[in-house]
Amino acid sequence: MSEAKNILKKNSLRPTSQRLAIMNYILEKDKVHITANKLIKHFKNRKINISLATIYNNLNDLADKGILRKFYVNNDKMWFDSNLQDHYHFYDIEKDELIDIDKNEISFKNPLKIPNGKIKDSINITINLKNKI
Amino acid sequence: MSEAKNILKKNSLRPTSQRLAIMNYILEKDKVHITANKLIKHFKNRKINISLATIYNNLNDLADKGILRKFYVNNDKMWFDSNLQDHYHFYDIEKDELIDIDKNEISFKNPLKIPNGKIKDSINITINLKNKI
DNA sequence: TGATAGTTTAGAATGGTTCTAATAATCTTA
DNA sequence: TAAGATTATTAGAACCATTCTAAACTATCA
Repeated sequence: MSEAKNILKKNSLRPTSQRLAIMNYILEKDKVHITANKLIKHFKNRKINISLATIYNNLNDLADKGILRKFYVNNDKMWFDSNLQDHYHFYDIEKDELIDIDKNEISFKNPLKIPNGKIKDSINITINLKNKI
Repeated sequence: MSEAKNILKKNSLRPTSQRLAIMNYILEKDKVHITANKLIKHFKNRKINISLATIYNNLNDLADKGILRKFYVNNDKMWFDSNLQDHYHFYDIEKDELIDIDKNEISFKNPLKIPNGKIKDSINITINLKNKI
């Protein structure tokens, strides 16, 4: 059984052709930083037709299952990342691309004073990059 | 001349009644973390009618002039902040509220490796908070 | 005071994402 | 392996925050 199929099975997701296409896309790349729109364009270029709703459904399902990580950049778009380690991002404004920043590149003073009665849910760090003039 | 009017004049913004209302709202508070929606509700409660477009126009104008700082939180909404110092935010998910994090609470390893040909544009750090169970 | 430039407004448009509900594919059980 | 049950896909509508449009209004200043 293919790796893609295997992963889907393990996560009780039926291995439909659409899901396999998406899983294979993720598996054949080292790092995936993708938006729904970029992904549907990628498939269209290869004459693979998957509806936008299905792209969203599946990326969200994969995020729910912990196969992808979902986050937002500057209110602009929803991104999905195959890097599951804690890490942050550079966002290249011109290219509309993300670049990973390893977690240990940025250190927090300890302890960060969390307001009373609250706990950390998630941390978003985006460093926006523009071109050197 | 009122402080509000003064600031508007200095920034070549005409002191319309709408702008004065918004400026006074900002000036009478110590810290302002506001969205367009929250602000229009605030005015509606006080029977002050300002259209949503005007709220947006003016908050954006004030941000352009450097009187407010504009940023986004988790793709959700556009926020405006009267704190102009470099700083970051806790976002209280339940309350839909922001809390400032002083810049020096978070330190970056030096030098952060910026990709070639690029320079930092802006840094967004949001730490999402949920309730302790 | 009248010409000009700047401002406000309602409502339409935009764009990314989710919803709806009909159809199709997959799975399970016998 | 057929039938019924469950899950997935889809087109298009709906949603919602924000921006745009263009007409009416207001402030400014010669």
